Amino acid sequence: MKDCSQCVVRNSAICAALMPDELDVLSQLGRKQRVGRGQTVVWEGDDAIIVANVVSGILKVSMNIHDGREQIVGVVFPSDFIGRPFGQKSPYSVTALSDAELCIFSRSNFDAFARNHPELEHKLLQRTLNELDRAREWMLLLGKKAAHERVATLLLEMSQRLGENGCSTTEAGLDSFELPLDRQQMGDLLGLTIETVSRQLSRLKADGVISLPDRRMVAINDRRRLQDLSAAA
Amino acid sequence: MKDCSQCVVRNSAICAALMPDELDVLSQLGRKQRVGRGQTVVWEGDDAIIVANVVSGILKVSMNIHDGREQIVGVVFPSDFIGRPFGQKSPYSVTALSDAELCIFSRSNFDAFARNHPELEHKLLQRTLNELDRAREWMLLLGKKAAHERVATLLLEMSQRLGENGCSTTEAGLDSFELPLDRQQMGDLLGLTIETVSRQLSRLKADGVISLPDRRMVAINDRRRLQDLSAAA
DNA sequence: TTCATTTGTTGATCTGAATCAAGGAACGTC
DNA sequence: GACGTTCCTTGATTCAGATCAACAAATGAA
Repeated sequence: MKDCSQCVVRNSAICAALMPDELDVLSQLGRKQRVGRGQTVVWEGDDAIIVANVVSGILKVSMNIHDGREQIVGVVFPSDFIGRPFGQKSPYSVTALSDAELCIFSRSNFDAFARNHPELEHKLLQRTLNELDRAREWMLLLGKKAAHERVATLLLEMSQRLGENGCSTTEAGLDSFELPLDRQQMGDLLGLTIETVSRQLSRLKADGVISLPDRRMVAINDRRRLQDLSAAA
Repeated sequence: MKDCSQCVVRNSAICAALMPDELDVLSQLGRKQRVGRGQTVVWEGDDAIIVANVVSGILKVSMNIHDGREQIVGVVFPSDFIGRPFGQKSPYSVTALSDAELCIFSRSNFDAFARNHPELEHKLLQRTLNELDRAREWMLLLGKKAAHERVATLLLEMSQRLGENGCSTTEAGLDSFELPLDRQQMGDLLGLTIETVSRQLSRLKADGVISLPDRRMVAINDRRRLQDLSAAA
């Protein structure tokens, strides 16, 4: 891999912790890879062979029960880190929700490099702490929120996270965006069925809180109302 | 605080990363504190003022919705770390489930010390990654498992974690132990009501899978069956 | 364009867990 | 040891969301 200095996530991924010369060393260990929508890059239960930075695209982190039930336990955006460093097995799968570009490292190489670069580990720690906060917030949703609250929360979360890297954005998030998930995936993330997700979206639309220009697009018409409905903590 | 070398969690808490002289420095920053059952040491939404190692006792990490709904998002055992380092606000509360002993630091002191001790940060990173794995496993439970599967999973998890530090233990976990949670707390952890938890426990007892000598004690009679019922990943 | 396939919506029915209700067992206090 | 309180269990009923079913709309291939 050459020329990380041109990388679009150079300053937002954990690489931001590194000086140019250190970055050169790391870049020798990694390679850019394109993955197509639907492609799985990490399998649950497999040896944790690789880790990666997301350069572009959106991916899901998911866990399965043997009988086919699936729970999405994380959604990963550009500049986020994926994989399970410092662990033998990956407890989850990672699958592309859109075409994506990754900056991939072998886990053993990355682990060794990270252990020698405390600033990098510090960035990784901060990222992991944030991810843990988000996971716990989602546990509250899955354990205690009603269907309409879950859907409202998801829309706000997507609005916010999709807006984070974007250029011209309000503090709160995008008012119009394309969902990176289909209805089934929304259900798998929210602990609901596809039908329930669809009904709740229809209801929000009927109430004028949102518009649904097409299958994937969402426009938030009344953010305040959506926030009330989300039963935020 | 004096003499960490005698501390019962010296070798299992993150302190294990430190050399004796470094530990002396850290110990100057901290203090031992006893907290009684039911006492809250960190409040959701408050400034994240303190962090701590758990020396003894068991605590819950919880999040609330304004209307009173509560979700327990973590259970913390001796040698575990509590608090939100490198963050302004604590997104959750921490409350003692039993009388407990903590080794408390001001967050700012701890943050500064940690940033200068990469080995300590590395331990903290590993711990946080493990906690994230556990949180995601629980998301699978909350999003997809039926009531009887949730209760079975909880019993196995408690059996295992209570056995971890204990002296003479089988690989799998303790076959008999005292629950650190009452029925309400089990419900708040499992995303179920107190009545449903009680019914599922009664059913497991009636089926001979477990025994319930008293309110808090559990004996696992048929671990294999309990594992099947837990719908493990 | 047409046709087949996938994806999403809506309605009817069912069901697992919540809620409502009552009573029983353990616990702490005096 | 009696008393009030808290915690737990069990039963009856309700309800939110799952499941079953049909169809509509978008997508894509020939």
